[in-house]
Amino acid sequence: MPELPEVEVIRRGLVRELAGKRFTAVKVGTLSLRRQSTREDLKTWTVGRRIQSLSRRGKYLLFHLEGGAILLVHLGMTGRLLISPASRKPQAHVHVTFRLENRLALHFQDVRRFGQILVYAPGQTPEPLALLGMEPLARSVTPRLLHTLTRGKRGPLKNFLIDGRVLAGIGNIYACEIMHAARLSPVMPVGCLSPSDCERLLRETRRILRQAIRRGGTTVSDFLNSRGETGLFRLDLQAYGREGAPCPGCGQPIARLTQAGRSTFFCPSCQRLRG
DNA sequence: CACCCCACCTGCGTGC
DNA sequence: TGCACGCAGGTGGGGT
Repeated sequence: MPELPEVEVIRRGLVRELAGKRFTAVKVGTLSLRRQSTREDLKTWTVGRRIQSLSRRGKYLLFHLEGGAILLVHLGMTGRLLISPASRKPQAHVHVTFRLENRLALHFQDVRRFGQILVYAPGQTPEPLALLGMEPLARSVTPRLLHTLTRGKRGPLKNFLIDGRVLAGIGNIYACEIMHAARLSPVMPVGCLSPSDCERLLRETRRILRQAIRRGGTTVSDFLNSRGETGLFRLDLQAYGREGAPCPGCGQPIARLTQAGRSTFFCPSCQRLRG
């Protein structure tokens, strides 16, 4: 569920409420996540430390703690980070709960348990970040650079967009929306993109990601921000999840196909394969 | 190395 | 009402 915009929305919510606060306790459940530091490590590197800042890398969220330790969180498909008063009774599927000053609690809730919670001692570099690609919103990413990266590749555009080793943070929903906005076919071999295609692709990528952040993310079924609120970008979706519904651009029905094992929604009329 | 497929999980909607 | 099946925003490991 959570792609770059959702993680960024969560990050901003957490900054507002948790920056400068100190962890006072951590409670770890019995079921483990896809990757998870031990209870002891979580306790050692969080309890007693203040949250100095929060950053995001792709779909990963980083809590930068006093003394240099890092708490790294990935939400997988159904993960949530929810802030509540510490007195609130625990909800189902909460696997880790951090207590903070001011009687606050931060809950990691994840039905499918594809999420990750990892801590790193000061000076350690989180290894999940090592292979991550560029931030699509970074100024250093230019149409020319994107064009260079596509040269010699034979895979389809869709696979390229969701490959986190190239651009970090774009998942299935936003890949569909970006390709629709850029009027590019999901099956187009990415090596065939022209420089102007790449310029349009990057422009639409940024516009859509920024718009989704402004709208508080996309809630299809599970996503909630740190206050438990849904995201409104679902109302702006032009292609994703709209199989059979009219394309907002041309009125032709949105089609669906499977790429890299997941559904792609697109308009066969607006997103034609061109030479 | 680049791809594809599946595994990892739970829940929900659909069709029989 | 019940059950089987397919599908869901994620990554990563193993095989070809």
